[in-house]
Amino acid sequence: MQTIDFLATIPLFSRLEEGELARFAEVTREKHYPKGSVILFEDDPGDSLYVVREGRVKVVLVGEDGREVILGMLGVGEHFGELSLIDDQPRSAHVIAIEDALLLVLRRDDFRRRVDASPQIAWSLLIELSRRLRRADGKIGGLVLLDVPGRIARLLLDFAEENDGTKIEKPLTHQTIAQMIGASRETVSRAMREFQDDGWISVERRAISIANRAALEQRSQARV
Amino acid sequence: MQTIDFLATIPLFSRLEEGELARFAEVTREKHYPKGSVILFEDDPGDSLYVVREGRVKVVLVGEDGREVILGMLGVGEHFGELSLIDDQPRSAHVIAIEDALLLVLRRDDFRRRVDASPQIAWSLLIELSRRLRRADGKIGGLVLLDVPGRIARLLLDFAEENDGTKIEKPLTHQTIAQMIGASRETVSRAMREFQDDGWISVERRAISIANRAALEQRSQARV
DNA sequence: CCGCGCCTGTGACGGCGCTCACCGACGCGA
DNA sequence: TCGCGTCGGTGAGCGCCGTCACAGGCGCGG
Repeated sequence: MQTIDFLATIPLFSRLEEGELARFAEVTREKHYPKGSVILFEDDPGDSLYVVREGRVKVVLVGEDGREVILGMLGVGEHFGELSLIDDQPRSAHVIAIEDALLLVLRRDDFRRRVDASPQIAWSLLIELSRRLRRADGKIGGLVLLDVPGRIARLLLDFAEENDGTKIEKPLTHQTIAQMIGASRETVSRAMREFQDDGWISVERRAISIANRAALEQRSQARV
Repeated sequence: MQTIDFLATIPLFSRLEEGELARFAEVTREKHYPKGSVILFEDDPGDSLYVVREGRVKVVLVGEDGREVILGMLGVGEHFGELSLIDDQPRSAHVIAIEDALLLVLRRDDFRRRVDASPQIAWSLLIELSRRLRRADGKIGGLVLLDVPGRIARLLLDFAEENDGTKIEKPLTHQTIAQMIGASRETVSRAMREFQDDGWISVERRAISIANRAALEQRSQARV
């Protein structure tokens, strides 16, 4: 697939007309990152926007002791790194490839020129940042108000939402879930077993099905 | 002070030229909210942006059991409610007046027209949302990686930053701190006493001074 | 000037969830 | 085919912190 056709599938760029799109495609470079490599470091000055063309990456904070908090997982078509382009502040987190990844790289000057030239892009960006802000605030609420099973229930419902609402088909280990909701692997393991024993979810190889959505929703809102 | 002069002091609008500013001022209405009143409800459809002209408000999530999580406290010159104007989604949280408040209200259509007409505003908005997103992500990291004293240390340093870096002069009760960092009032009380006994901070009536910034910084990063 | 509400301080107790330790299963590359 | 790394499962112990209970101080309004 040509770069230009790929860009056209991404919400951030999809509203652009042919000409605009072509100009974007021109100033774009491709870069390959093997699984496990660090794409950008927290606190680095940043001057690029990245779009995932192949593979998946994770956005993580790392504590003094090496513990990781996963702020987000991004797949094909999603992008990261805009913040530093917008406000000139250093990177706010690490981004690491969790599979071999091919990324489109866009430099600050090119990006800004394009945004100034096209209000459509500014709106798309505003909408995207709004979405992330809502998610982040929701996550904060979950961390404070819910116990671990509640947070897991919410996470599962969130992911199921991306498909038909009953099935999750991502590679999703207990370890990963734990790092996304701020819990230990063992606690996640025990809670997931509970959910299965209660018939709320069923787990096959590489996929999770929601069997009792109502129960999970209940659990994701209750005060412990 | 005239509305137009007031708007000129706010980052979101300050870059505008005289004419633009005047047009904004024209489509603005003032509204008064007594202490304790709810300005907007979570899940409501929203069609207004608010700017605090007098008083202070808090942005809160409320759990099933009534427990409150404070996402933010906004003072004079700060604004809220943009998200719903940008992405047409319902309000993501409640906003409540914690003092008698006078707010400037701007309706969606007027707001959008002004943004489309002036790329400067779009950039200001992007920068503001970026700032909030960074703060939110930082908060998530803190909730997961730090114990309660660590979260308090970070909060105090954050607030001190807004002044000269050594003094906090807001009305800030233990109860409020607790709701901002996801802890109980009692635990905050005990931790604050520790900080004082160790000579890291000193508390006078309505003000907190940072006496040992290095120690607090250490505490706000350590893994328990 | 008294009473009531809000704030802070402190002890006791219990539970959620983290840590540590160890097992078996699965999948992939040599 | 045989490791070896990653993953899931489970038990034991314990510590942070939430909850409950209560007490004293401060400020404000009647």
